[in-house]
Amino acid sequence: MAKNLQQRILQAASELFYSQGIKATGIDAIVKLAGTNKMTLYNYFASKDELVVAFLRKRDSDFTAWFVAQVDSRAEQPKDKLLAIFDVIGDWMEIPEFRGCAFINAAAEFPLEGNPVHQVSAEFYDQFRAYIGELAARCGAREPGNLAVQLSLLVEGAIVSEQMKRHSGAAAHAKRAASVLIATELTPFP
Amino acid sequence: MAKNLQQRILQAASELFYSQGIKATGIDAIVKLAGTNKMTLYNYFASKDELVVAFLRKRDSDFTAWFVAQVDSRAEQPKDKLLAIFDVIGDWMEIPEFRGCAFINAAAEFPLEGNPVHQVSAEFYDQFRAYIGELAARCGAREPGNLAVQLSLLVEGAIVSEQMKRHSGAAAHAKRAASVLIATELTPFP
DNA sequence: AATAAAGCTTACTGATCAGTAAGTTTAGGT
DNA sequence: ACCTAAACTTACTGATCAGTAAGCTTTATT
Repeated sequence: MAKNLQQRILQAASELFYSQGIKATGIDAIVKLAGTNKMTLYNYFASKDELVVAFLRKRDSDFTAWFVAQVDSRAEQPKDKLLAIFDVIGDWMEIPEFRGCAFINAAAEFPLEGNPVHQVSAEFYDQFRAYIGELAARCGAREPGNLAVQLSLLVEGAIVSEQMKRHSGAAAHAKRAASVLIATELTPFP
Repeated sequence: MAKNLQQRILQAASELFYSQGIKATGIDAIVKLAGTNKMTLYNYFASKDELVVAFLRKRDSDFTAWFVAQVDSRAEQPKDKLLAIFDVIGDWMEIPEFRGCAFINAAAEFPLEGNPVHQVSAEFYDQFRAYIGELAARCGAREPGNLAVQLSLLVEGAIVSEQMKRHSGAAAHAKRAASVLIATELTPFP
């Protein structure tokens, strides 16, 4: 049951860090939402920074699992999966709780590259590009690495654009652009 | 000379807000850098929030003027200007002081769309897309609005990607993708 | 029933934070 | 030289902040 309390604290921290920002969230608010107290929180987490890193790792794990499952449930072929990425992103953006990408937001709040918070954020996108790159390679793209970066840029751009102005249709625009880029990468040289 | 003091405060606030984040910057740090005191700061700005909005408006004005001048100095034709956008963004990212886009960062720190800080940020990108859209129209794109959004997404994506990992070549990748999208928009239907 | 561990309560440290009050000093204008 | 306005200094309010200490209560185990 002790693990349960730690998970409750982490869940509460995750909700508040994502919805209102890391620096805007104090420890008091987290323990209040978790229904516990500061002594207990510091029993499980050595510091707020450690809690933030745990939040990002949990977010990485939870989001990645959900995301890949969503893409897999919508498409079979690698090329279709590449396009499905944008549909999944588009649906994700529609939820009222959407507040952008936790990793992009965290990296913005913690600008120093040496900071573990910033590093965890960068790692998430390294893995994201690797995922796209693998799909790109499987559907025979000439330069899977290049296509992976391009599609990742469109995803990231769509996310921050939508965060700035909701219901902007950013994902649909990104998907249209992605279609062109994918087609170009799959077209044999004349 | 009074105006000079207000500008000094705003300049100090701008440097600190951009380099370390808005919520991470206290009023004491700003007046220290500006070489003045809190009473004087509050003589010119009613609150920290008003100072933040002033920072973003100044950033909009300064950055936009610099950006357009940079694009204009590198290219004459609308199509070349569209591509030059990515070269300018690429050079901007190389400076050591680069900390991403002030507006994207501000919108992340102030998630509520009703917040003036968030609104000023969204307006900046509205104008940015309008600028690209005008260029797209002038070079005969079939759907200038669509191309404007697509290129804007690439720019935004490149910015946050580079902010997360420096020297990633994000701008060059974005430019390559932009070239394809521009070519597609300018190609007559068969 | 007894014990030990987990979790909680109350109070605290030391610091920072936005913002303000009242009096003093400095600078500019006449 | 005098006056006024601008700017500064010192001290403050009320609050929040991360993190900790000591003692108490609850829960689980034996």
